Amino acid sequence: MVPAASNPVAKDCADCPIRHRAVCARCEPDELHRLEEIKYYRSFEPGQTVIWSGDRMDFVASVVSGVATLSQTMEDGRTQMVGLLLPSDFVGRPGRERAAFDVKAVTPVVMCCFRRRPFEELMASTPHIGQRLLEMTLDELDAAREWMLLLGRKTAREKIASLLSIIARREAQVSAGPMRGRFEFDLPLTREAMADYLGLTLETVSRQVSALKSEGVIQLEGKRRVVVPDFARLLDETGDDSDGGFLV
Amino acid sequence: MVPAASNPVAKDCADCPIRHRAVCARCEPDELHRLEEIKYYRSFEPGQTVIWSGDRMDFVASVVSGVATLSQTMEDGRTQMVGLLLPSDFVGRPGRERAAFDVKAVTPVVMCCFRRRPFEELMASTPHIGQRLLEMTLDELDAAREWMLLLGRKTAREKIASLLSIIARREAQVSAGPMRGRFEFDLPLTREAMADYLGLTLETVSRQVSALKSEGVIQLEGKRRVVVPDFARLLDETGDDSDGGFLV
DNA sequence: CATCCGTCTTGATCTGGGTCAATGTCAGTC
DNA sequence: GACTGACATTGACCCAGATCAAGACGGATG
Repeated sequence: MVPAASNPVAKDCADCPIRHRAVCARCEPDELHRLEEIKYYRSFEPGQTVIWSGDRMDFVASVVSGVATLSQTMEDGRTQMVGLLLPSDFVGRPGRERAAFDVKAVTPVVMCCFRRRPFEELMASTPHIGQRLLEMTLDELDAAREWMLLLGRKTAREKIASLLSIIARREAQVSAGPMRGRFEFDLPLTREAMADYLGLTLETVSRQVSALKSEGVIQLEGKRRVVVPDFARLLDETGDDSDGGFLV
Repeated sequence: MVPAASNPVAKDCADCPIRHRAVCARCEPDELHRLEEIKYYRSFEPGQTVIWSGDRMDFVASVVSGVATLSQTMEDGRTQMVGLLLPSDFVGRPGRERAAFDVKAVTPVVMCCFRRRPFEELMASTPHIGQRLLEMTLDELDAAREWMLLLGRKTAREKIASLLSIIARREAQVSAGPMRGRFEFDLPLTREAMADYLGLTLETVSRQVSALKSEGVIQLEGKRRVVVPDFARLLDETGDDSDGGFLV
């Protein structure tokens, strides 16, 4: 295999977000080249809808940067978020013609899209792409099941603490290390989005956040910046047994 | 390819439950043979635990007959069911050493197990197994996400109606046809199991079932046999928009 | 046939979180 | 530096569903 540095195709694909989760880490140069050919980028503004549930969807994509949400709405307006899409997460489903959920950007988002048909064909001829996709899907399924426990059985306070600890965890992945001590991060979600994620109302979210704040479990700088002085203390509030939970 | 009837290996694999969902429908005889070699059956009594969360799990399996549940329990005893395993459903995860959830039989269950390591090797060399597994996993992920809407946003009555309609739907798959008119089926779950699935208490389940009964949406024969005189009427109670919902 | 035990139903009461409504905060922007 | 509009907080009240507590059913067992 040609070293990536001397191979323009491979170099382009270094930006390929799907690579973030190693889908094409094992690809040969010609496979990379075929991925390159069917890929294009799209950008979205905060609040913009990427796709509505039921719409025709003829691409699959991977989040390059920003935060998007996956949600469902009942006809009377009740909505439930069913996934948080962070960089490297995969969107869309090979073999499915129409989107099953609404996808919305909550911050500026860049997605790396692949035309669906050619991607499906490529998958059929390139087993490691399918294998990697299977791993990712299994991870998401586990996360969804953990989330079901949260939605079905946790109290409002536990839900908030869980969400904060998940976001902290995702942030921390970047700067690795064990999850203890002080943490600081920006909350990308509005109170309403948090409520939709947790199956609560935005008032309850606000009240519980205030409660955690007044008890010193967290501090707020402005409305969006969260400081967790002692991560262990936050974890205690989640109801999870100590350091299980590998959500989202 | 040799016709299945004249090929003993392929014939054996006709009983292979994984075939129910077409995993080996496209396999060549030698691949079937390799699946045969690593497969064995296990039976479980109602109430028996197949595996505890955290236990070492060195097989993957497919449900041949009976009903099992997938659930999580918090240390204070709150439990949430995260999946209902019906015939043809897949259990376990290639590449994962330990079980992430408790699996329990609720009726007599037969599972077709494959030793995990050899199965993983077989998957690596037989792309259609991985492809089929990916499809199944994506279906399960969709079902889990539909379930999140139920847990987070539906009322107790809507939850019960949804569960009944899902079970009816699964029964009906066998005897195909569009979902209208009269239905009759056995409820495999206790009130407590229903409660764990729906994120309710068993008392609430009981009350809501009674309410649906006294309003004529369903009739009960004994405690477990359910008669739905008009499926459309039950669907109205689920809160789903007309004939969406392709759960579990 | 009595009695036991697991499961289910039903009633009475309580409460966490929903609902409705007012007020606060702050980043634009004219 | 006042005005606006989007977001967030806070309070007062209410109700769906939880909790606590009896019973009722039904099938197994002696």
